[in-house]
This record gives sequence, C-alpha cells and structure tokens, in this order.
Amino acid sequence: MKKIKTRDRILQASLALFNSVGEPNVTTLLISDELDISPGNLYYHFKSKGDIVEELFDHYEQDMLDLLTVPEDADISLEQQGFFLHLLFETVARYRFLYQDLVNVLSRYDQLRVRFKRIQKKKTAAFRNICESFRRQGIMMTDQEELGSLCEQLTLTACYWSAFDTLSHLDDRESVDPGRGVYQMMHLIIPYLAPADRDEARLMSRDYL
Amino acid sequence: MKKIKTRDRILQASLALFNSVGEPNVTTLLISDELDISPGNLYYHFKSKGDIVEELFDHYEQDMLDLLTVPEDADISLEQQGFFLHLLFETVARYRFLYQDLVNVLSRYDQLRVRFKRIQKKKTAAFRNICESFRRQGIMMTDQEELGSLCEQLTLTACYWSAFDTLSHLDDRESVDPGRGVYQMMHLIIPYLAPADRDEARLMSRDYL
DNA sequence: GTCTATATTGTGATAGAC
DNA sequence: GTCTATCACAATATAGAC
Repeated sequence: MKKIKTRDRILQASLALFNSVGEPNVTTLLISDELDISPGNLYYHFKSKGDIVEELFDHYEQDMLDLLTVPEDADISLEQQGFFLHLLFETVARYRFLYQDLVNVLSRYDQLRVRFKRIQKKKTAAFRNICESFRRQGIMMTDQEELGSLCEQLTLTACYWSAFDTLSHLDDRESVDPGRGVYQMMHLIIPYLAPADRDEARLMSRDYL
Repeated sequence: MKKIKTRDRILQASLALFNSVGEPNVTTLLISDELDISPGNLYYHFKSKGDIVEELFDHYEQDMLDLLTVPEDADISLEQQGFFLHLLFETVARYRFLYQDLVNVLSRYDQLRVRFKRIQKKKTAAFRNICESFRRQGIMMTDQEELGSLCEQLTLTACYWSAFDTLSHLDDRESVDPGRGVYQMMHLIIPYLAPADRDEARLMSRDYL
C-alpha cells in the first residue's frame, strides 16, 4: 500500500475536476482545496496551471498514439474494428475535458495545437486504414470520394460525440457512456458495407446501446 | 445615412469579436476599445457582459426558429433540402462563437441551456421531417432505427462542423466557408437515397465544395 | 449619452518560514 | 515538501462629473 506522491495526486485530481466542471472553470485554488493542500504546495510541484494541462495532454497523446498504431496491411475484422472504436471512445472519455472546450483550450495553450492536429490526422488515417482493409476483403465498397468524406465524418464524430452527448445532460458531467458513440460510428460505416455484412454489423452495434 | 445607435454598435462589435477570438477571450474593455468608447459607456447600455451574450443569443434563437419552421406534410425536393442546409450553415456561421465554446458558454449562462436544447430538438425534428418527406416520395428508404441515428448524426454535424473546421485553421478564425459542411451533410444522407436519386444528390453536393 | 476615475473581486503566481 | 502570507494583475462593474 504505497502512498501516492502529491505530484501525481495533483494530476489525478486536476483531471477529475477538469472533466467534471470544465478546465476553464477550474482554478488552482480549487485543485489544492480538493486535495487539502495549500496553493503554495501545488506551485511547488507545477510552476503553472498550464503545466498541469500540458502534462495531462502528454498522457492523452501517449494513450492515443499507442492506440492509433493500426497495422497497415492486416485484415481487420468487424469485431476488431468494434473493439478499436470502443477503446478509442474510452480514451476520449478519459480526457473529455480537452474535447469539451477544445477550441478554447487549444487557443490558450498554443503548443498543444499542432500536437492535437497531428493526432487528428492520425485518427483519420487509422479510419482510412480500416476502410481500405475492409475494401480489400470485399466487406466494403466505396469510391475514393465517398471514402474521404466518410473518414472525415468518423473523425468529427469521434472528436465531438462526447461533447454533443453531455449537452443532453449538462447537469451531471460525471457520467459518460462511450457506448452510444460507438453505435453512432458503426452506423456511419454500415451503409458502405456489402449487404451480407450489414446485418452482422447492425447486430454488433446493438451491443453498444 | 442614419447613424447607428451605440447600443447596436456594441452588439455588432461584440458578435464580431466573439466570433474571431472566442467569447471567453473577449473582455468588456476590448469591446469598448474596439468601438472607441469608454467602458462606462458600454455599461450604460448593458448592465453586464452576460447581457450582451444573451441578447445576441436572442437574435440567434430568432433566426434559427424562423429557419426551422419546416412545413409538416409538404413534398420537399432535394434542391429545397440543399437550400435549407445552406441557410442553416450560414446561420450557424453567423453565430459561430456559440458553437466554438458551446459547453463553456452554456455552463456559464445557464438560462441559455434549456433554450439551446430546445433549438437542438427542433433541428433534429426538422431533419426527421425532411427525411419522412423523402420517404413518402420514394426518394429515401430507411427503417426507423436508421432514421433515428441518421437524424442525430445530422444534428451533431450541423452543430460541430464549424468548430471542427476551424480546428484546421485556428490562426484565422475570421473566414468560414459553410459549403464544406453542407457537402458533408449531403453525404450523410446520400447512402439512404434510392439509387436513382443518389447521382443527382452527388452532383448537387459538388457545388458546395 | 458619454467620460474619467475607482471599487471589487477572483485568479495566477511568488517569497520565505517551518 | 508543505504552509502562510502576500503580490500583481486583469476583468467586471459602479459612481459621479460633464
């Protein structure tokens, strides 16, 4: 039963507060209050609030990049894709504070802008990868133009579903179920699947409701 | 050549500033500076910054509700739908400050929450209306479940396209082309159209690129 | 209606004792 | 490492003269 270092407790509490009331509404005082430590102590561990945000972003970036290393030429099954989406939405949910005030946060911490954009690009590329794999296996048929707009749509949805969903229940920002987002993503893909595979995908999608 | 009242100039300048640098980053001082009036003067016309936001929201709400009064049982053509989407995205672009910091803004002005939600509901209903009309005309075929997820997807995209798009060029928030969003919306609908109508819709969508 | 102060408050951040 | 001040500053908002 090792005791957690204060530094890590600060990160952990900050993430929780950011997610539940929004990063712009969280002051350094609120964080230190939550942990029953002094503001001075907080500033001993982090020289600014921005540093906390950036370190949390580091974690997010790491998690995302790990997740997005999709093998280029593998045969991906519908199940694997569902699992991938599930993990993706879980990761987004874990750092949802980022997405809920995305424009705002990125406008205030401009070093994060380019990094976030890079992750977005990688997401779109991962979706394209999966779709290409489906095409090679004959599960999916699309022309290049459709594929482009589909992958962009998938990226948009992966990005904003959590924010869109919390709009419906802005009162308790604590609870988030990633399932509904996965369902929605699958239904973006289904129309482009071969008729035979659509029913299987539809059945799979129900599990996420 | 009537001169514009100060009160209206404040609203106009605020909207422009909100849209270009984000509502949270706009101070009352910045607004009065932009207009070459004193902060005191601004507070003579509006008793708080929140009042400015709320009055702009009134305008937004009015514009939106006007737009969303879609006739229930009319036969809507693909062209009419394209035109509707065009107007919708223009309206969103005009008040894009709202969407770019949506969660944040709604969390700080809670009177706006319920009103915004109501507008969202009306949007979804309008999409459903259009789709039902398409179905009656035999242009579209979907079951009820698909229709639900499609309309939600349309609402999400209408809501967040502008924010998603400005992510790509966060440097100049001034310019926004609504066209790409309309294109994306159409491509959400196309898969559900009857084969004969798909090509027509595809051609139409190109005009918005 | 408009201006020039000025009050007030909240927040990020630092200094120095323990 | 942690605490108790305390500073500095920016933003909202008000008071009172013109």
